[in-house]
This record gives sequence, C-alpha cells and structure tokens, in this order.
Amino acid sequence: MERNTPQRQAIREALRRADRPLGPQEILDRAGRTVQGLGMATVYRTVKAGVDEGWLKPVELPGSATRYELAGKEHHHHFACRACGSVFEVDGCPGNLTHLTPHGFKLESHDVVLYGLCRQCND
Amino acid sequence: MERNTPQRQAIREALRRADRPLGPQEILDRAGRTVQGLGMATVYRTVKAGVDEGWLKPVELPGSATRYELAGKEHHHHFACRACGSVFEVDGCPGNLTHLTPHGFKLESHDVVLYGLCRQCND
DNA sequence: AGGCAGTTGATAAGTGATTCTCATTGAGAA
DNA sequence: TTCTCAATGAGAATCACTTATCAACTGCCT
Repeated sequence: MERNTPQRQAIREALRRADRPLGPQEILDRAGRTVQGLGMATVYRTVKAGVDEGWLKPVELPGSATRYELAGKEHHHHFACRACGSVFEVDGCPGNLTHLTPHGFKLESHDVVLYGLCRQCND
Repeated sequence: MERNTPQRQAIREALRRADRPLGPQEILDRAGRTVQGLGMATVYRTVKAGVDEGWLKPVELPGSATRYELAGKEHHHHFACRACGSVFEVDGCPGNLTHLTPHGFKLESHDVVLYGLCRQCND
C-alpha cells in the first residue's frame, strides 16, 4: 500500500502553495526546507506519481526542465521571464484559434507563451 | 576566408526548399541525398553558422530537437502534428496579447503553438 | 598547378534532465 | 512493540541532443 511520508507531504505542499509552475529544482528547494536531506530522486518520483494520479499537470517550455502545476485549474497560459527564468500563469486565452489552422488539419489543443520581464525583473 | 563547399550548399538548399521548419536529422536526410556521406556534425556546424549570420531562425518546441527555418519571414506561428511529429508554419496571429499580460510585467514577444493532426495524418 | 587554411566525417566527449540501483530507513497494519 | 515491504537518498547510469577533437581532404587565392 501507499505510504504518507513527510517527503511526499512536503512536496505536495510546496506545489499547492506555489502560485506558479515549479521545476524539480525549485520543488526540491522549497520542500527541502521542511524535510532537510530531501533527495532529487524523491522529487522526480513524487512528481511522476502526481501526474499519473491526475492532480499534477506538466508544463513544458523549450530549453528548461519540465515544470509542474496543480491540475484542474481553468484553461490558461504562461508567461516566461527571460531574466529570472520563472514561469507564471496568465489568465485568459486569445480565444478560438481555428481560423489559424491550415485547411485539412485537425486542431486539438494549443499553447500560448508570453515572453518578457516579470514584475520583479521589470523594475 | 569562408569556403563554398557542396555540403553547405546542400544544407542551405534543403532549408530554402523546405516549406516547414526542419530538425537536424531532417536536414541531414534531405541534404544527404545531394551529398552522400554528409555528416551530422557538418549539419550542426552549418546551422549554427546560419543562425549567427542571420539567415536562419531556430524554432524550439518542448520535447524535440530545435528546428530551423529561414529568417526574415513574416510573423507567424506553428502547428505541431502529434502523429508524425512534423511542425508546420501557420499564417496569422491571435493579435495583441497585451491584455493577457499581468500588471507590472513587460511583454516582449510571444509564441503560439497549435497541436493536432496534419493533413496527412488526419485522413 | 601549388599550397595553405578552412572544412569535413567519424567518433569521443560534454550537457542537462530524468531514471535506475540498492542498501538502509521507517510508516502503518497486526 | 514487532514486522514487513514501500519509500528514500546518493550516486551511477541513461538518453537525446549538441559540441569538441583531429587526421584527412579540398576550395580557392596566387
């Protein structure tokens, strides 16, 4: 059976409290404050389980490790800061993109990524 | 000085003729028909030079190698086929995305990626 | 044609992310 | 409290992509 270890609790808690998608290293840093000695392998194991169990959703952007956010949120997109590397959620969506889809193609989903400077780095 | 070798000609020609962004392996396959024995290292070298020289533009999508397309085209986005893995250009753009940008953030650029099935794979 | 410096191909090496291995630990049922 | 087996941490191993190395080759200026 599955066990409720402090490591898993800390990792889940870190992700629940985050207001933006976190990468493995960020998760390790945050959960590691609660459970010192936490290993990266455990982060990867827990995150993979979370995705399988459906409460975590991977957020993939080119050039960096996969980040994770809680699943079940409303449809949204992301903003990547080129200075600090953080990725933020942005509400809303450009809307129906069917008109961009080439003839004969079947559109199933889409991603929009905004790039620039976050509030911290914009000062 | 710089030399105009058949390898470089073939690689440039493959990219010029392509109607969609090509990855290193695709470039090798196509240019390799003209110059048999073409090595992957030469593809990477030539492509890197092309980006530096400004006539090639990298197209990065999560989970696959960087693709390249001719620079200087009109602003556009891409469609990735989940079946064959090919990436296509799509004309147009959702428009001004400033309204999605969080307060205090500075928007500099954006990417839109459509996912689904291309014409070939949709039949 | 001659000759040198830029190029090339094959392969080793490097990178960054992610997974695997395994001895040790510890959650939770009995 | 005891016992068992899932979970953990550390580091090795993978994996895919990209770059470095180096001897052999060849554009292209003279």
